[in-house]
Amino acid sequence: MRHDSRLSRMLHVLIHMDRHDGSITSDNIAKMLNTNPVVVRRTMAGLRNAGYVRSDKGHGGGWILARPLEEISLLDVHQALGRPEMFAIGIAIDHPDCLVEQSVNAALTDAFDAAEQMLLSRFAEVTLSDIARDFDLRFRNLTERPARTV
Amino acid sequence: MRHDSRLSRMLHVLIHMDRHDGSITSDNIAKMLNTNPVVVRRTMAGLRNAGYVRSDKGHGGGWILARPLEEISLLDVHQALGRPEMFAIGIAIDHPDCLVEQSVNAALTDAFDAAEQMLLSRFAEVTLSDIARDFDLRFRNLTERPARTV
DNA sequence: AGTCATGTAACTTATTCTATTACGTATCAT
DNA sequence: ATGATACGTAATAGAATAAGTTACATGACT
Repeated sequence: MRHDSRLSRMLHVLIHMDRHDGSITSDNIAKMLNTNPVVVRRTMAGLRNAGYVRSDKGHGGGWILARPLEEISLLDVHQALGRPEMFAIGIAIDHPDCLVEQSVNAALTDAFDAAEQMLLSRFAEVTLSDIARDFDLRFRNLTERPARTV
Repeated sequence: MRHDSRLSRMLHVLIHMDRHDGSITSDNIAKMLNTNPVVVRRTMAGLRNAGYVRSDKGHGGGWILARPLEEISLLDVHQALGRPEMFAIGIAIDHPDCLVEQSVNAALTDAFDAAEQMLLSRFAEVTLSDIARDFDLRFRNLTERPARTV
């Protein structure tokens, strides 16, 4: 199955933006993520619409954080990306009238709904500043052998 | 993202097999699931290897339950299918050396691992006989307006 | 005016689940 | 024995979709 990696990538970008003075262009972000600037704009558009980043055109333009990391949770980013489907396992709906299928799907839906609720509430509890703090920790633990921060 | 519907389909089939005298051919199962007999054999192969069903060749052959529904949990079926990936959201690994990426991925992995654990333990608690019981309930509730059981 | 940067539609590519084809093997009925 | 039935499986094709690319428009700064 193909994974949607936008959440991971956007978190990565947002934290880099926080550690960066001024704005960053889509081109630079694209290089950072090994992807294409158009993909960056497309994905960041959701974050902009939700008010977490701002984009400016022209000289000196690019992307800049519109809110502090403390005020952005994983859930916020997930929702800004359009609440993409979380599960790779789905229910079959070939025979919606079949009571066996209904029972099977009810059991599966119950389980997946509960897991999704758990994930979402966990996402709500973690802010980007939490992740940034974890980064600082890792950074301090590796001062003798610096790692890339791209 | 594309959903893996094998779990849902196999549960559906197993319960029908329990309510069916004798064996069922891959052709019949395929019609039941709106799919192809080769797909059925391929998917059921996992269940056979795990000992939940048996397959017989030749006249009168086909598939038959090898164990009672009480002894098959959702987790058993999931594992028999090869423990397919559960989440449609994944982490980016473009820069494994980047500490920011590491922190982001650690946060996401924590959350997804916890959700997966929860799902698996829930799967372990539900047996196919539980689902069959739910089916019986739905069936009784609809005697005045029979529904398809295909 | 010219350059830089985003906005977005349209199209292509890559990946992967599903479906199909083709052929092999085992079993049963006659 | 022999033909029909049914599974086993490799190889290939199809379909859905996330990601990548091209092309062009719009806005902003110098």
